[in-house]
Amino acid sequence: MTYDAEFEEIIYTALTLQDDYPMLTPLLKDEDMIYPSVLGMFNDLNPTMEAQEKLQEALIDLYSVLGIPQGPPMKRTSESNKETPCPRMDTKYQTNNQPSKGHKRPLFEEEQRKSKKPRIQMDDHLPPVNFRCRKRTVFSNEQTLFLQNQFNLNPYPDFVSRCHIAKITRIPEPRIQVWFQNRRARHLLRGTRS
Amino acid sequence: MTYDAEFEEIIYTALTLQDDYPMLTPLLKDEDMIYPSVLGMFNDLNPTMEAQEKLQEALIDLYSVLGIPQGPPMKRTSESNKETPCPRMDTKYQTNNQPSKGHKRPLFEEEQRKSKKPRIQMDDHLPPVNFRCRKRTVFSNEQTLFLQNQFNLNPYPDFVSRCHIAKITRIPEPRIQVWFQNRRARHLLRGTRS
DNA sequence: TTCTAATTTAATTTA
DNA sequence: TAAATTAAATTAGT
Repeated sequence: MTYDAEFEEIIYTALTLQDDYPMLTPLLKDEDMIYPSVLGMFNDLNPTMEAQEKLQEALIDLYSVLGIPQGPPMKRTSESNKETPCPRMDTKYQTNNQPSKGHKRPLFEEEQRKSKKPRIQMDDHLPPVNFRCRKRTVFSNEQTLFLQNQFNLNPYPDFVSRCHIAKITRIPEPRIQVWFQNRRARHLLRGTRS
Repeated sequence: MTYDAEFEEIIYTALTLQDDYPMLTPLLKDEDMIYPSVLGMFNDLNPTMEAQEKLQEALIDLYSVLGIPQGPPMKRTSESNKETPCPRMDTKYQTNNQPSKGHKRPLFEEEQRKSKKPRIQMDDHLPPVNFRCRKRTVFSNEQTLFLQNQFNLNPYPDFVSRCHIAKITRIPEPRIQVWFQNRRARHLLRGTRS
């Protein structure tokens, strides 16, 4: 694979990452932070110096071409991370009777309601309803079929491979990764039953 | 909780699995196969603090020991909850001209018992032949009332709690879990509409 | 028809 | 990364 192909994937992946990780957007807006933040995902590529320069140029061009609306160049701080639209709910909705060890439920902070109706007591056990972190994406049959074929070829695609799949299917790379995780879990168990 | 009580629950829970995994029945009927394998897991059990956690692990191990003949140890997953394999038909078997969006239910073939027809090559490329599907269980009013009360106390019972409920209601634990899932979904759904 | 048990799957969390 | 579990969406039985 040539570096040009890798650049394309890097660019596409950077774009897809914005959708899933809004906190990355300020990084991508900041020219000084584009390169390290993106290249950090490619540590194992060991690109040459020339490749690194071309990568940086490509990303800066991407930045200008996209015309990302200007804003205060936010630095990566813990403050800015709190602006993520999907903060997890703390443990106040965990049931007190059964402090379930291990897996926490995905609970999201209560959305500001205009309804003044007081909530029923029992509702405190359940997370608020009309706010979801990320809409459940539904893949088309075409996308699923392609993912399935790729899974048959390699159930453990690395980052570059996932970027390749992401580019073809137009699915964000993080969704690709999750899909393969779930597909592996399904495959390992379904294989036991014959 | 004493050892005997824990062991009793383990056995009971295993017995409830008979309904969901008929192939387990001969194993569970053989007490000589249950007791040594389970008792060995409790050699180092501290019944006070870590009792529940280890009980949970022991239950999972019990499923592994008694569970599925051949294949890797059967862990408790959402896959293992399923009564009988009712996998989705693969997309390659969807009608080509009408790629349906959303979930397509598979067309279930007639149950064939003791069929001598050789099984088609696996990997769920072809719809399986030998299964029943959607055996809907009906809960009694007593059972539903108890489940409802438990839901009010804790909408998210963990595995041990579900085993308790299963023991009391005489409902297999996987059905308990599904009931709570659906109950939570109903609860959240109605919260949005009011 | 409504209600609900069952199924599937993307997403999340923990280790 | 596996494993478990969740919500969401759907299918289907009574």
